[in-house]
Amino acid sequence: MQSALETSVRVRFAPSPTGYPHLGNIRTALFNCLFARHHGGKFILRIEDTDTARKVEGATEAILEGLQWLGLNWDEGPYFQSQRLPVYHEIIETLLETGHAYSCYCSPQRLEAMRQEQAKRKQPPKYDRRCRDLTQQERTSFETAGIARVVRFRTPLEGETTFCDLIHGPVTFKHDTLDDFVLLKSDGYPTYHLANVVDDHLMAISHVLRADEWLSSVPRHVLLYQALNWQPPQFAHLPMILGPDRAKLSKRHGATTITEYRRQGYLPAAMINFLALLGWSLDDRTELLSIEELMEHFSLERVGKTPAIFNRDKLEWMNGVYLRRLGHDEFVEEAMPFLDRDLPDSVGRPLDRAFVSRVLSLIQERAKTLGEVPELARFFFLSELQYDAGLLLSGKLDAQSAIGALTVAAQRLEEAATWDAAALEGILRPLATDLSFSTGKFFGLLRVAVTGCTAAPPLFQTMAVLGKEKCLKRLDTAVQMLSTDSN
RNA sequence: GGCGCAUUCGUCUAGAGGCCUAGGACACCUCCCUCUCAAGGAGGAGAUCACGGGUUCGAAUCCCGUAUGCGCUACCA
Repeated sequence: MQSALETSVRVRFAPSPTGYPHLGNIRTALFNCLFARHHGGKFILRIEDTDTARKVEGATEAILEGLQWLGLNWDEGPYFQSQRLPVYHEIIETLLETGHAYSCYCSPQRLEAMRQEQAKRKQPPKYDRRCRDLTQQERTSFETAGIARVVRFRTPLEGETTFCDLIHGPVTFKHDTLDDFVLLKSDGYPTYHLANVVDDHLMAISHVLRADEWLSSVPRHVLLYQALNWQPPQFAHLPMILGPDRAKLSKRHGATTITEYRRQGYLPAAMINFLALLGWSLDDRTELLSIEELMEHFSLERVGKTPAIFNRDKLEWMNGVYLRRLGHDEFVEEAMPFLDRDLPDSVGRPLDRAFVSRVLSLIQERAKTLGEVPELARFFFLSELQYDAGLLLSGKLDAQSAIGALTVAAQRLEEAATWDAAALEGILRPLATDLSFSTGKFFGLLRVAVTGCTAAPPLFQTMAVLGKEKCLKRLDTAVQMLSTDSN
């Protein structure tokens, strides 16, 4: 059963294309999307591109791509604020007419000097309201002199504004701590405060879910809604996501943009699950939830208030869980592009899908990200292995006995009629005893010879996939390496 | 400097006055499984619930201070 209010839920994700979308932005998008879906409402995408100076090329595309990749599909938009300038200008006229706003002709230089002076005197930096009560005559003379203007909000000098945040509860700000903030910049673009309020109203946004850093802007927004005679939406300020050093997430923290996680081989479902748990929880034990389950259970009441430090280890673990849960064919499908991209050029393309499939069945439970699949699977594809001969002796072996063991193994293997894991084990396990080698020592030696690594998937399965020819060749190479090495 | 918000294991978190000698997860350690790795299983260590005062028979939970952190304080969002 849904109430009328629930069906009218409309939320928006309103990023600004001044940078690539990082985890914090995406988490905000996620919570908005989950909230909308949970209540059967609409999820709207709005691009807040009102800062022409800081606009980053390609950022908008990255935002759209990131959301699509994660399956955070929006119902309306994207709307672009840069295409709605006339709308804001009209509102500005109204505000000017009703006296809630005024034109300001102060130069950026004067403002800067003023702020420095205030800082020096340990005064709160605030606009000194020089233009707040200009006469019509004064304004006209500034205009005719061609001096650029901004439009500022005429903030009430006294009183206070209280609003009830859905996550934080009631919050109060005194008006005398606010200043006359800018609504319209001299380039004709609105500031965030204006555009945000105007659009939220015109787009009938019912709930504003955004990061905590906006909390102290709410009184300005509420005052604007009142000046315009509009009903403000409900506000919910989400805890922020911090880097390991407790600072705001930035490039300094390694991968931060969502596209980078995609590139490194994280699964959308894992990203969603992980992000959802940064600031929200279902109960005291559930960690793994599908997007459908999240939509079903998400609620603002269970959103925390404390900022979260993003823990990459846990993301990796979770991604590994999702990787292992994939069906074999799905895993092959997902991993294929990564192999294509990262396997050495010397490996011929296109890759043989049947072979890749066999290889990946041994890799799937060992990878935490798709990005590490090529590295884990590398030795299956190379024609020549490159490793330090000393690795062959890592089981505390001397070169002679290693050469001996390798040679006998090669002989027995040569005679093998069938080449599958069971047959190989049938040959090699008894041979260890014959050689009076511990299985650990013997299989370890063979492993290095065959893979070039001390850690790899189980030996017999690995050899089975590798094939007889390659295995024998590698055994032979190992013997040669040890022979020349000991001379 | 002003204003605002926050404060439970290293990290993510459970906890809405007695169920808490504070639960779960990641990471870490030990053991089991085992040809290595991974996965899995069983244990362990890890939080005087920031600190100090109240309120109460009883507080991680309510109130007040203090400290610390973060955010805002732009013609940035």
